[in-house]
Amino acid sequence: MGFRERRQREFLDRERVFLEAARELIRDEGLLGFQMARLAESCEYSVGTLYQHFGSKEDLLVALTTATATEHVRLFARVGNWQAPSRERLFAIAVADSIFVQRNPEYFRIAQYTLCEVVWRAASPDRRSEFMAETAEPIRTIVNGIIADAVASGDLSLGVLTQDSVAAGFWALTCGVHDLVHAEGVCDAYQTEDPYRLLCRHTNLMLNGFDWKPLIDPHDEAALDALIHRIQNEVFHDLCDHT
Amino acid sequence: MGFRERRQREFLDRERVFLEAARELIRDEGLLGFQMARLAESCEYSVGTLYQHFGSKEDLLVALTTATATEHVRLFARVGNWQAPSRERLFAIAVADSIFVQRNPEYFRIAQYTLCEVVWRAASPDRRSEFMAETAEPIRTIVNGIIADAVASGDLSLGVLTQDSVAAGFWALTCGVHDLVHAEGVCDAYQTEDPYRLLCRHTNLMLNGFDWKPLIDPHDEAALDALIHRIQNEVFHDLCDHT
DNA sequence: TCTTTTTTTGAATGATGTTCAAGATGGCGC
DNA sequence: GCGCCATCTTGAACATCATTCAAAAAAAGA
Repeated sequence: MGFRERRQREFLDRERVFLEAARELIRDEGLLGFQMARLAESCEYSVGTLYQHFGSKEDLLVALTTATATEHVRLFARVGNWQAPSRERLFAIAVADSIFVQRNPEYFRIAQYTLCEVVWRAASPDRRSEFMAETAEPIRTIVNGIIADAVASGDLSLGVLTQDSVAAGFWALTCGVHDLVHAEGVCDAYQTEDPYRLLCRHTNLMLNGFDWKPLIDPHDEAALDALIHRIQNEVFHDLCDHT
Repeated sequence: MGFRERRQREFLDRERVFLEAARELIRDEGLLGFQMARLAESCEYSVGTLYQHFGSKEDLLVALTTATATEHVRLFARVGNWQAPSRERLFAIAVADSIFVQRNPEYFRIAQYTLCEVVWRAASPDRRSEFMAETAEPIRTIVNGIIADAVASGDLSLGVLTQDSVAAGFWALTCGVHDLVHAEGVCDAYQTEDPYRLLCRHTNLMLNGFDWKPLIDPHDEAALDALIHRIQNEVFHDLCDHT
């Protein structure tokens, strides 16, 4: 008799309900005013039930970050499966990132907070491992795969670098751009152009820096646009406006 | 009679005492357990007096971040005044960053938290403006100055880019590396080598990507070491071990 | 239908950030 | 010196939430 399994399923469903409601509450009222009691009330459950799922508020935030990041990973996975020259595929990672951010404008705000020592340390080890297993590891696998292909096909020569350190460079650039976007007021001066176009542009420049073939002309805006559009059409067809 | 000024001076002194004590408390017991009452007690003042200086805990954290960042800016200012080819000077910014981090290992942990929406928004507008005026603006001025020199001397051609967008690229890379370092556990895989060496290496690669003359061979480790050492000796002589 | 187990509940608890009325201090005129 | 006034300091009281847990409700099993 599967009543135990049904229970389990219902429990997981309710967890998803809580997370979805949390996302909405945070979107509408900000992370600053987010309260556990309010979340429980909005779902018509008691706080006790909420705490059945999440050991603490920090735990919930890590879980929410993980859940959202899953979509992020799915976009990256498309790029991982895309048949194209290695350089275009790594570039497509930056495009995937831009698309993800446009669809989840709140994500990095929450993630930035969640990944701070203060919150991260206060979450349970289980939630933290879950985050790493479902997010950091898959992304690393995908990106390293592209780098490995590039090396195998002769597009890239690692020299003294490792796959991970090349990946870390692109990862850092991407994170930094997200910081830039969300460091509200701190860096308005840098926000003269669309920051995610800046990410694409700089990813391309960095690819040139790695001498990743085929090299491109960094000043050719039309080519950059064309490449971005092509990737949007070929890989993220269903997620982008048909412009 | 300057008794009013003396008061003012004493008030500012006490503020510095609070900030220094806060830094120590956070270093010793972590940001997680940092409490206003404890800070007041450790300075032998009442909480009320502490609140005379800082409107809220968040306010204090922003002030602490600003105070520490001042040293950061001073290191950058040395680079700004250093007489050297433009490319070496921009590279030296990355070196300055590494040195700063080694001397202030806690800084980015605190800054990452402080610059999150949740904390940043809760701080007073005055403290926020102070941060920008004493940190973001000076850094921007220094870096843009180097970029302007590079353009003037023909080492760099901006093309479609602006000074700010070039600066943003290096800024993002740097921030991203700090994230990488502090995303404890999240990205252990990337931490196979000293992350600040990685920052230097990738800054160099990005300089190549910008076609910033003179180009260097990215695989020449000895040259990279030599350059880092030279900058340490010429610019940060007093802050580095004489190795 | 009754008993046992599991789940849910929400008032009570506890930890902290913040306030503010009362008290202490110190300059200043006499 | 002395008392008056403005200013500063104090810390107990307050407010806000996160979290707990004993009791109630619901569900499963006999």
